[in-house]
Amino acid sequence: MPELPEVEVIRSGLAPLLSGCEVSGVLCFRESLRYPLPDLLCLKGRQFRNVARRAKYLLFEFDDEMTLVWHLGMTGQFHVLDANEPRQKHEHVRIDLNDGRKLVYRDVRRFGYAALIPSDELLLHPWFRSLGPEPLSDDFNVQYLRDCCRGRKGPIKSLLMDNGVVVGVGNIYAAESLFRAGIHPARAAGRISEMRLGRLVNCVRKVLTEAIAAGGSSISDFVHADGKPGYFSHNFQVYGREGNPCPLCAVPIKRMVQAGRSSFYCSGCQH
DNA sequence: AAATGAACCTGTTTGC
DNA sequence: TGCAAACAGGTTCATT
Repeated sequence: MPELPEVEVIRSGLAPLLSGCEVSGVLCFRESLRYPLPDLLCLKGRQFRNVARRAKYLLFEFDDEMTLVWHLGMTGQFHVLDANEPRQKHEHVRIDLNDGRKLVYRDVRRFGYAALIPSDELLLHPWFRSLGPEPLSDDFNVQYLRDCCRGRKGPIKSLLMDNGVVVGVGNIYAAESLFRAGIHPARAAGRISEMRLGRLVNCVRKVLTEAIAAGGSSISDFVHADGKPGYFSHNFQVYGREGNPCPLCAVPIKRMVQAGRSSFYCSGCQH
């Protein structure tokens, strides 16, 4: 489900709902999701200080300098509800707050995963150690991307989705960014001019920023912490639009499979 | 080294 | 109508 914009939208929704709240109890309805769940019972009595984000990870920061790291996989959702709301289908974890609400985690496919890590060790953790820069930071720039692409024969789309290169760009936003930049998803990364890579950097930034502003993309099951959908999917120009006319040149959008994932592109506009 | 495919799960859509 | 195959926002591991 979630790429960087969706995780960011969830983060910004949760932070004001949780900061300052104390955990009064925890219930796990299964022992593991993608990996075994950490011992969440030790959160009891701790206070949420902030909810941050790195890449597609949500970072729940507690007052005792512990961070609960949570990846949503494909279908993970967090909701803050009244404690007496009935348990939903696929609800796996429930964290009770001392003000009569609860933070609930749902995940149909159970690809999500979590860990409890001392805050100062976060960047040393295997999940974080080898991550590339945030796409909206100054570290993601044309010089950097050019160095990443140098000599690479693989397709640019795979490189864009490689978290070691840049984080947060998934299948949807890779397709949309490449379309805006006019670059074919199968083009060898090492054979793109610096000028076009510069355009790509700007397009990635722009697409992600617009998507955050629109509240993310709801395809089937993405919803905010308050249960509302995002609207960026109305702005998709190629993703999921195989056979429809290109918004720029009216040639039908094509679909191809790269590394097991669908890629959507316009053969008229992208080279 | 770098690229592809399978695996992890469940639900929905598509095609015969 | 029914049933099976294909497909879905992500990541990791094994295999070329």
